[in-house]
Amino acid sequence: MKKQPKKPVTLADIAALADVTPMTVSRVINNNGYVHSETRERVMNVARQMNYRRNGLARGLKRQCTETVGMVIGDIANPFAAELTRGVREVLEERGYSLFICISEHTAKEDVRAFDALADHRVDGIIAATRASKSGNERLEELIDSGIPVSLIGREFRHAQADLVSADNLKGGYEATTHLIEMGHKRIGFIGISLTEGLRLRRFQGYLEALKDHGLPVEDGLIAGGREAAEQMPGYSTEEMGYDGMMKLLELKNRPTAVFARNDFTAMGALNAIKRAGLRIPEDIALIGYDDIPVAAHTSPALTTVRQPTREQGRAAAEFLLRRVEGDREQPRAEKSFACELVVRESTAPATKVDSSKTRKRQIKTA
Amino acid sequence: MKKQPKKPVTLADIAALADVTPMTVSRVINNNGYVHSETRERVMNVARQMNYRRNGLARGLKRQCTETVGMVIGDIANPFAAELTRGVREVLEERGYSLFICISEHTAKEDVRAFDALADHRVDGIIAATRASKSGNERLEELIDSGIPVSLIGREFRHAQADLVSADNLKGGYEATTHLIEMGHKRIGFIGISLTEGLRLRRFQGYLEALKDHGLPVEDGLIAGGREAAEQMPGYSTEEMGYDGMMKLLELKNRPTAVFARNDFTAMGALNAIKRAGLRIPEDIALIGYDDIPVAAHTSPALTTVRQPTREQGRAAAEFLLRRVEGDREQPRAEKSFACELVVRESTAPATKVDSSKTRKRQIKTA
DNA sequence: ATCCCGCCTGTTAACGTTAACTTACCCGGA
DNA sequence: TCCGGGTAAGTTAACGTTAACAGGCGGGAT
Repeated sequence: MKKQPKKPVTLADIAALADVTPMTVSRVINNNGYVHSETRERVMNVARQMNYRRNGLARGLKRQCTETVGMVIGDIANPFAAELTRGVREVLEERGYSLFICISEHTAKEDVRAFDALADHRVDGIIAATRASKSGNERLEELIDSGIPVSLIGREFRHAQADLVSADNLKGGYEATTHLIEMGHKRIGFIGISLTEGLRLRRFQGYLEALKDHGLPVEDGLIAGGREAAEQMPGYSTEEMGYDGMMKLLELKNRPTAVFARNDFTAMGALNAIKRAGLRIPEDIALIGYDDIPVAAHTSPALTTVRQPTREQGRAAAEFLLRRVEGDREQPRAEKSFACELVVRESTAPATKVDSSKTRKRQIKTA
Repeated sequence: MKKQPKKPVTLADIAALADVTPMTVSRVINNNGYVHSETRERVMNVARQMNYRRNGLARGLKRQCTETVGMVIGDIANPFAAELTRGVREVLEERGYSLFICISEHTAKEDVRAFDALADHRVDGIIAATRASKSGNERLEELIDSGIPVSLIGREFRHAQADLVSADNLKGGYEATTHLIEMGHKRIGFIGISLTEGLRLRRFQGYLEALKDHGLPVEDGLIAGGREAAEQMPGYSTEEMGYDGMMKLLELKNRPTAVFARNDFTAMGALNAIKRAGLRIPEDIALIGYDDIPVAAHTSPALTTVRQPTREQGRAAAEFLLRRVEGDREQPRAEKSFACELVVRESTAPATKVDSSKTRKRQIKTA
């Protein structure tokens, strides 16, 4: 007996064995419509015995919906993205949707591919939590125009029909920087992006604004990392960016007394660079991160950082999306911005007298 | 004019406008069969103008394959899983497959749901990198029996037709422990699982075997954490497990001189607990982790750990899967086990004289 | 007796795509 | 002149499911 290619069981197969029509089997499987309890029993038994799995393709094709949502994130292994997906999943699950995640590895090309893959498979909606890019935005626009509901998380892209969830990172960055300034720091470094690319990073904008509002100069030399790092080389970890960036700052003749890192990973890299150099935190250099990832509370010293309500953002994005999926698809954009919260731990402290005097002297020279 | 519900564009729509049959449009879209270059041009233009997206459901239904692979992981935000998916994606991408990722949050229930969601949507194959569970394994077996190719990564489950990729964590755990023993440590703690549950964790088995082979006793008190932690409460981070576990060990009257943590996160938690207690690493307590995640090189002190070839495991799993998808689906199981490698950094050092003498005295009493 | 309605099941026709087959034309060689 | 084969389409019939409709049967109300 030749082994056949093992064709999947269909409703028709079950129908034949249970001596009913496929329609009746469908009713049993989906538990709707009238079916006699005896018939139901019989069909169920056959289905179980044959190890039936419904065909989501056929089902989706006929019903014009798949009860599935796609989400695109830039980087798995990022606790921030992880927390987002938890929020998303919480909502989707209780409403009976499945979640398929695609990874873009922070590249525009993969971003587009992910959108395509999800759209092709006719997910009911897409949540995009990746960084904006030209090609990505264009494709996104095509998808929205072709009728797929889209919900964005922290992505710089606006469309009349794409809901938008974000955290107020401008304010978060502003507050982080102000926190340092109020502690008497005057030379405050930033690690994680270059001055020229900074337009895209809200928290960096907040840093700049805070300096300006307090009459402190922006020094190019105090801004480290960016360009050649994470953006271009997906493999390049942000810890390394923090480590390398901090090393550069430490080599300065008059180094900063405080540093703001673009996220907690970067801060952890910076933290280790500072310790390596034999300096103390926060006495020699104060350090502040961003995101409040779980490890941040467990570094030594514990990291002062800015918390954004991450899971809530995920939940909100999912709720916006489902509202659109199940309601009016053409409804105007909904927007929600979450406030960030400064979490003061051990890595920040007032600038020490000695340092600040030394700094002031140099600063005059520089300014 | 009432706005219609915006039906997606189909081949038929294009065909009507381009004055050909849907079949011809299909040939153009898929770029196969004979089509006159003029016709091709005309069809392409119409398709572009109408913003056509092919319907993957219909396509998959007809062709009986979706060029899509599903992967289930227990935890996004885990650098180990992240690296696995990179390996998987590398292979899939160059072969033209898309990857959909599902998260189980380390629960058996979600594990099953993920398998179901992927199977329903008729992915061409599934890669399972989650921890084994009774219900999960049963469902997996059903799927395999119903003809879906499955590839497993580090999952304790065997099936004649499911390919298996793993790292030799028994040996890895053995070598990590031996490394500590050879440095003169005699009281070696383990953080991350309980003695009763340890059967499931290979690296822990390696720890036990190494102790046994070197004539050292296994002390229940030196084994901290597990049960009540990560397994049950998905939200509970492994850093916390490391921190809490280490705290318990530090409270012991005669604490260990070295500690083996089940993974690098746990080790980082332990590392911070040790520093908090005012003790030095490795002088007072030597510490070893597992996995060699990127941060491990950047902690202070840098973490000694065991590296497993993670990306390679992902690649191998994907290759096994595609071989089965595109070749004989009934072929016998392929297996591949990767060797682990001890990475010695700064967190381990020989046991100090003082400690070891003190330890020996107590140990006699204990033994 | 008639009618209506609730229950149970069957029939038909899609959903959008494509494999397999058929038709038709044109050109070159025997 | 006829034939074969390459080219360029069109036709048909699925893939597996389900919405919509069409019976048929029995029982209670009129």
